[in-house]
Amino acid sequence: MDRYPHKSIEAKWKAAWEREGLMTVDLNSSGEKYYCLMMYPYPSGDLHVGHGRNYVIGDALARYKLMEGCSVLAPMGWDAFGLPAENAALAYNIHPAVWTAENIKKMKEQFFEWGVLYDWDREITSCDPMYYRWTQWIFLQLYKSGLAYRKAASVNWCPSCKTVVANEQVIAGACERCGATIAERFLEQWFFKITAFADPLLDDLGQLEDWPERVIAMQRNWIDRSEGQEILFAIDDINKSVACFTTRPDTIFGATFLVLSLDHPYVPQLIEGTEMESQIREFIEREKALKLSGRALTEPSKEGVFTGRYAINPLNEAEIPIYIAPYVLMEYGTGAIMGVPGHDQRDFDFAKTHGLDIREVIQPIEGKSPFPDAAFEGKGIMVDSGSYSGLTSEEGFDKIAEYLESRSQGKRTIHYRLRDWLISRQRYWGAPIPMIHCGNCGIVPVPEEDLPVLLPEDVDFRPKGEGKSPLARNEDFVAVPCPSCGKRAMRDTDTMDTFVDSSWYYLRYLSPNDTEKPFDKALVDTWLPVDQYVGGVEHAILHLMYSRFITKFLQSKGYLSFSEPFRRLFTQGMITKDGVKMSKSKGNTVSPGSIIESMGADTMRLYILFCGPPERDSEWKDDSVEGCSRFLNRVYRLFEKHRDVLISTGEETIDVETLNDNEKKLFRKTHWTIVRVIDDINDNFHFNTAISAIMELSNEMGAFSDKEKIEPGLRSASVLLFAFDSLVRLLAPMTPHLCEEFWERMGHETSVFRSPLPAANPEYAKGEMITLVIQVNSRIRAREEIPIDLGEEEVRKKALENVRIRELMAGKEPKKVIVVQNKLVNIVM
RNA sequence: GCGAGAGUGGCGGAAUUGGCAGACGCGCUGGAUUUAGGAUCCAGUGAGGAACACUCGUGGGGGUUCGAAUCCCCCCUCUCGCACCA
Repeated sequence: MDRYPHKSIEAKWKAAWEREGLMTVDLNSSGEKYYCLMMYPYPSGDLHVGHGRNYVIGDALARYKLMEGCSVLAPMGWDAFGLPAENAALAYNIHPAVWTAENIKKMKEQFFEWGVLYDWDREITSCDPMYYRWTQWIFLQLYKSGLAYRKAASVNWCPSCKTVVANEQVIAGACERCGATIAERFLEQWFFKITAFADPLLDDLGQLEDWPERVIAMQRNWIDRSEGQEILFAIDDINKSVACFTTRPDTIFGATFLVLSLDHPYVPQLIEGTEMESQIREFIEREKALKLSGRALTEPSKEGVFTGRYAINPLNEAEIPIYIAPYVLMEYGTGAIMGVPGHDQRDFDFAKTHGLDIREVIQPIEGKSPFPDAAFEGKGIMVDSGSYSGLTSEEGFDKIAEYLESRSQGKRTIHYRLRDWLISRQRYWGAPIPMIHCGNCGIVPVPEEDLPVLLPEDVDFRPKGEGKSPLARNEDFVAVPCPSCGKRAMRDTDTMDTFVDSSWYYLRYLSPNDTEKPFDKALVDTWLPVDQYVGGVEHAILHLMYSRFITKFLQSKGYLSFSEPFRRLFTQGMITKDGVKMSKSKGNTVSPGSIIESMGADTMRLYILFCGPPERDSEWKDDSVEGCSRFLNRVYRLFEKHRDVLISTGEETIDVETLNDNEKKLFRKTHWTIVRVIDDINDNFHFNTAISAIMELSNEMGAFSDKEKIEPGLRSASVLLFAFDSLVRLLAPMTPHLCEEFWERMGHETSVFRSPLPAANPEYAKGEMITLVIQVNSRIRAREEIPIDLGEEEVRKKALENVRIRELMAGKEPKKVIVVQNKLVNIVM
């Protein structure tokens, strides 16, 4: 048997949808609004089937929502700035803008091939001045609010990409993008003060009920709020006090030493003139070098050096030695800690290494303390703590805070792991930072009316690695009159992290061509938050945190009326091949082209949706793709066989009472399938089980077709038509071309996507007989067909009367009989 | 180490208010049709077993229950994220 003519069918409908503008939304329509957003991709060129999953899920969802009657907004755009364009440009001697444009063209063609539809009237491209003009505008708003600031900071420098990267882009000491070991550099950089929103970013996670638990957990861990106290320890020798942050002030009587980080500002003064000065300096230099090499990031070390100085514990006036050690980080808290070896394992290890005093000042309320073999890190009862002994950790926390605050020796504070977002990049292919450095006036923002600051096209963008952007070598770009005093000044030559571009793009889709403002408040307030956001979990922290931050910022300035951009988030799993992620470098990619050529885009889509639950990783199997193709061909043959009766008149009604057994069976199966499919899709997009339900229906139809005589005018024809009509509509979001073709051949003049989903009567879905399972002592001993919803007494009677069961009971009385309606009877002997 | 998720046939995976384990698909076995088929159709397919009897079976070990893939406790393995965060 030949395969159905997928090529002609698919070409026909792709063209028809484009002509009709199926996904073109009317923003003012009255229907229920549904903003269905895919994470916009980096235009890297060819997409393999692994990439396809995201778009196929999104497209099936958008089409499904259309059929639900929603006004669906499904836009697409391009995250088009970024390093790969520069790398490709260097490799192939082609301008990044040209390379990017070519890739965008290729990818649009691929979407078209897959039958993945978007409202292309709303297309946006982040490297388009029309777009990045407003990215720069957002920068200026942040600057005006004091939330974009410049700081000389120790930053993460990627020696391979020759740029600074954000903390979030450093994975275990390596560059997220290229894997090179990150080095530390001290440079002037622009930061966004995301920490100003730390609490709302944390607290509002609670509102995001439809986000995957793990994404919420990752964000929570990333922000990591710690409540504690900053306690001042006096250092008499230098007449200063050093602040130590701790979450456990209740352990302060166990503080037997104090540790400063290598970069702590007091270090030079502390060691100056001491006999160990040169030794200590050497130690610090050595440890810093180790840190740069990345070693310290993988091997926790308890190295440290005694300064010869002492600090005073403000609670018990004890003199405790001051150490300098790399395990205390300057970037967190105050860069100094009180060492409590009895109750912090790291301090314990440090004390053991250096022979320091270890004291027990907290005992567990229940259970046994690991002390003195290890630190007891739990809370409990304070002991050996002067007048505080006997208090719980919680009581001690408050009492000590009150005492210290009354003497100005400490205060309650909150610290976060979250750091400010470093957004400067010393790269060419990004949105220029709209700031000007004037010798007279200092740093001056570019006036809003002068935006965009255009990225010059003619630039030698080969990175030289001197820590400056390629733009710095372009005299025409750099030289600019100061907007404030008019004197000769210099443009900032860094560009923005591409995550700035993507932190607001979902707002721009509503008015992509607006030249007056970045987005239209009325429209975004109507259409946002995004109803469903779909993308990869790799953006769980970076993109999603930044977008939430920018949304909260814009809301705080009155530009938006909502505080969270994405109501629901769905993160699809990867498609793996041979157990690993598909990637060009591993050579295990599957190209959609040949599948579409031989079996059609519908088959590819069907398999992508069928291969497993969409939130989990799924393995690609070529053989199983074949199975999906077979299924579609079976449906097609069934249609061909009965096409004379599969014409909708719009008048069909079916009276269940008049149906014969086969007809009833198919009729009920159809209702059951409708319920199943709609439930499965609504339940976290479980297209895989929805499709298997549709396959069951198709099997049932095949059996029906073999058993019953089906001719025009017969009841059997109406039942089959009802089944087929339902199947076509349920399957349409997944295999749109073929279903659209069926729909037309069934006599419809408008698109199947303009017609509603089939409606089920749950009563009919139930069936009238069930198989009762009869157990004796929890083992299945018999089955019996009985009418559904039979009363408990009757069910019990049926079970006990069963021949096989009576045999097994051998005339004895059961101890107990458990009846579960419509399921089973368990006879306990 | 901390956090999240997962572990079910030869394979992808179904089944979760506790109630027929293995839906659906792949693969495999047998058959039909066919010049032929890697097309199509039918039947079978967790293991043991002659069996439609029966026994065993959802990573391992305990427990709760008439009944556990599902709930509780302990352990093992894998994936992902974070990782000297005071």
